[in-house]
Amino acid sequence: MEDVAARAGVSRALVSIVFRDAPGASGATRERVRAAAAELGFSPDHRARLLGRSRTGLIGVSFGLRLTFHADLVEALYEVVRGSGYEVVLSGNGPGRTEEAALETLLGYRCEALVCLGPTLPVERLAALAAGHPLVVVAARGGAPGVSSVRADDAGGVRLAVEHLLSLGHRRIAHVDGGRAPGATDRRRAFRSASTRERPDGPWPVVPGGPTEVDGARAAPALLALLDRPGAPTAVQVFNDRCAAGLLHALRSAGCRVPEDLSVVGFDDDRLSSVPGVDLTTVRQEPAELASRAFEHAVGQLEGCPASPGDDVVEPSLVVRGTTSSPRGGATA
Amino acid sequence: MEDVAARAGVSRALVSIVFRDAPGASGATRERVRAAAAELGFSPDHRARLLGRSRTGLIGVSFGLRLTFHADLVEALYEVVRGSGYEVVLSGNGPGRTEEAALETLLGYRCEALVCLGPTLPVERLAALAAGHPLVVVAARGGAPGVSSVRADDAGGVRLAVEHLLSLGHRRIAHVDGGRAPGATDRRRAFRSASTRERPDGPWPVVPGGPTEVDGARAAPALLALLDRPGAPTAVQVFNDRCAAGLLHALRSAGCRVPEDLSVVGFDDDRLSSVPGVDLTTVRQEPAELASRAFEHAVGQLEGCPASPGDDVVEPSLVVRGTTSSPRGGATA
DNA sequence: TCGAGGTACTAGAGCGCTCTAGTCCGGAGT
DNA sequence: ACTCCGGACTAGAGCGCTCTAGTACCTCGA
Repeated sequence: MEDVAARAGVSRALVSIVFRDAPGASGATRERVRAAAAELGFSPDHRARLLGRSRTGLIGVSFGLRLTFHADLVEALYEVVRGSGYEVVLSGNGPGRTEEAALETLLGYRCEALVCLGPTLPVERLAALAAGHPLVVVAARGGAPGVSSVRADDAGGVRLAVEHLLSLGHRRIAHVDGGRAPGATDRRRAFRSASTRERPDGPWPVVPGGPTEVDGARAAPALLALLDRPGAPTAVQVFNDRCAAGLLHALRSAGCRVPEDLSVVGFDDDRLSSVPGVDLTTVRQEPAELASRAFEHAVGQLEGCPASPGDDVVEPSLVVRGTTSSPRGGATA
Repeated sequence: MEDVAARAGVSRALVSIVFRDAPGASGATRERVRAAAAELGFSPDHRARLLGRSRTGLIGVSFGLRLTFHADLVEALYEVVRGSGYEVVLSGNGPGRTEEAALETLLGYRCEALVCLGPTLPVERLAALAAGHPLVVVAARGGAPGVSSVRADDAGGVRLAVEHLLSLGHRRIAHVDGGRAPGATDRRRAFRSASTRERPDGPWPVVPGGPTEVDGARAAPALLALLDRPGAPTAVQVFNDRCAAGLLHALRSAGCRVPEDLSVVGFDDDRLSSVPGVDLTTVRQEPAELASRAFEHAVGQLEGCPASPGDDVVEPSLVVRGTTSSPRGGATA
């Protein structure tokens, strides 16, 4: 920087002004400084820049490396944040790197706000973090005081799926749940309440599942066993798309035709679900919408807006594809 | 830091020593400083720490947000780098954020070395980057002078797959290629040369594909058309697992049984391929191996080792699962 | 003619660390 | 007794920026 200043025949401060696009320099000088910088291959040091500034403008994002939906959210966050004066810092977690380690890194960077995608941290930890910084939880319930969260309306989404199946003529529906994954409880509960609403004489079955393809595949035998009995379900609503994809594979391998024998509805509208051949009917939660709300929450809290942190619920929408149809005397036979 | 020093009754320098785990402090003092820091909720500022130090120890990693295999590599990199004194900085790219933007960020952080996963940048750009920093390209050819690269042996992998199919008794094999994706050319070429070796009288067919599930699904009609003719292939080797998964779905939807009518082999051993129901036979490239070699290259160049940058080729291995079997008079009928 | 006010620019003090060059002190060697 | 050495600790100068408080100069209205 010193060198650039010397070459352009100005002071260091002027160089700083030019590179910050701050007012206080004439057009000609700007030109001269930029030229000198280009010749010397100078680009400002990001760390030093942040150090000197009182604020860092950094938004730390912790995400699950293995979760495709998180990747979508991260991408959306990059786009939302661009040009806002803030900046995204990524820290991934997964087996091999704990969420705690990921957050540690983010904190070390002096991020001003933290965005946690689908955190599995205990509520107390979240509350402790939120005490120091604005904390936005995405795609999961905040749960802790002072933590704001942005998530899809899980119950509403399940209701949407069930209504779709009912309107197709299905009267017996099963649910493959998400185990202890974020959102699983809400979805299971919504399914159960739909069950008592539509079928007051007896509950619809819930099969244990989980958030991944493997969980879905593992749930297949239990589900297939249900189909052999009279009064068997003709449709299934699955916790999420990845689980549904695993289930779908396993069902088809077992000779069960979808949607002829069984209609399947997922949740998330994962990128994979629109692939021809998968073509899964599902409930879509919009990553761009979740990302922009999360960013608004973070900035809102940062910029002294007293907007109460709290749960922000986004309405999902139904995407009808090829895995649902009206029941046609399928596997109950 | 000032406050911590005061509270512990020592100088700032001592606090620094303690937090760097540097020699020059007694056990008792260390204890006292740590306690004071804990009480004050102090944790060192990462940026300032790097600033003061002459080196940053930062390894910038640019990866594709949508690529599950990249996620695996990133995870492996985190593990390899941990405890080495270096640190990973992530920057994702995808539609909506160019690779150039991702690298820009990394450069701003003053990363000492750059690791680019499957870059699609022009060779000249890579060369220019490599002029300033050690640059390691992973899962693609380096191509430019001064750029080192770590990748699986694409040709060897294809050979492995073809030999497996031959040993099962297949004599006519097709290939769905990867279009312009990194590695696609090498794999296609290896397939063609296997073709001329085994079938000097006429080449095996190559169907255009691509790196994603959608590409695989799109390739299905062309492949199915081949199966109707006499002398049709009884097996197919697909560019990568995601493409194979899309293809698999589409084939099965069209009533083609795998592996009875057609054996399918992928490439990568994507996480999804081991899912029950997909259960894809494939060629595995070990992410941990690629990651650790990439790290070694980076550190090697960084620490003044004159080890010539160049292509480092890792041998892949065959993973036999459920999508291959011996041909049983399948779709040729 | 004088200053008021604005623009272009500079000096220099931080930001929160690390690191070099010390100082201080207690014990071993002679 | 003296020096000498090494471990524990400190002072203070950076690192590469930003930012506040200025200086110099120019223009304009009274």
